[in-house]
Amino acid sequence: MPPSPSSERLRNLGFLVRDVSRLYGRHFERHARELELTLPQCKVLAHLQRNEGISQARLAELTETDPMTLVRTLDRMQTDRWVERRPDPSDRRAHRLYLREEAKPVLARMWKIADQARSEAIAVLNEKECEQLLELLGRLHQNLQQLDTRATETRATEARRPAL
Amino acid sequence: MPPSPSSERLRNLGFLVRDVSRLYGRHFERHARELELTLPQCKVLAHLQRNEGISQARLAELTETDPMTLVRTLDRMQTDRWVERRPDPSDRRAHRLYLREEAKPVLARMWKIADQARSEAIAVLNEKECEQLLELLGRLHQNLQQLDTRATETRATEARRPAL
DNA sequence: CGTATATAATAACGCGTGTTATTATCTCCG
DNA sequence: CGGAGATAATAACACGCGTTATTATATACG
Repeated sequence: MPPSPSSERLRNLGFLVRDVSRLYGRHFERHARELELTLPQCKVLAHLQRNEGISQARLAELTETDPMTLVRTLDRMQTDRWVERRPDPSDRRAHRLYLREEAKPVLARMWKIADQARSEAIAVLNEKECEQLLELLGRLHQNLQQLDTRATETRATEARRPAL
Repeated sequence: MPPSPSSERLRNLGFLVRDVSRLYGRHFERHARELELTLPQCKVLAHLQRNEGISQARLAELTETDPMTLVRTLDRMQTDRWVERRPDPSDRRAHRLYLREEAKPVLARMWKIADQARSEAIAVLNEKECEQLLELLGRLHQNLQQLDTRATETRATEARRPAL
């Protein structure tokens, strides 16, 4: 049943991606310990830096985060005084998100740490290989995103027609 | 400060790997919903299939899981009657892990689902590109593993010399 | 022998993630 | 206008993951 010789290695792909992600996160958080920020929190700050005033829903899109996950992340970041929720004057359901002044000086250090951590991680790859890796992961990402969207929309459509 | 043109894209690497991992997991679990198994649980079953009777510590090594994480995963898998913990006759601290009979027929389906999910995910890559991706991720993984081990050992050494 | 150190498993806590359900509000259309 | 359906945010619950600390046992060494 296991066909070509590469098939057996291929079977590790899912686990491999997951492990790399986990180890990369650990590695980054070792460097970032002093910041008192997790990786998803950094992602939020990075996007907020260039998009202050957006809604949670929009930030969820930008960061590709589940809106519910984002609520909790923001809860903690608000408690830790990184960000602020202000009421949206034009939509009483929504909040607008802002960086607090305390967060701004940290952003530069954050990027520095991220650059440092990444360069250690990819030290085993040359420039061309990095480029390839980014390209391949990017294609995979785009495809998975599409599969996800498709599945989500299918389920939403079905939910709208419960009689079927 | 941002130097070469590829540098800006490079900065996404950490996020990109994480997103691919998350989306891959979602995709797999959509297919595996009928199995009532999560991806880490599948990993446990896959390793146990070829290594029945091992200890939790050994399984943690094989699956590259934090031992504490594994405890909880096994707790649930034991409740769900996938696996069994039996006392190790030669070491009263340890347990030996076994698949329950109920789990065995599921393994074949599990692999089938995994193959299906993966082939959908990598449909956008040709065979050579898959090979490259595996190779590059493998190198990255090995390096991150080494960085992790080194950091962990350093901390352990420091802990042993509290006076310093 | 007996003490120090290491190891196997677990407890307790915080965070990220996904799911389903709820509430308030908005929007669009008849 | 007014009701149907979409949307913004949140609540509650389960799982995975990492960290520190604890307990019981094993091992190694003086």
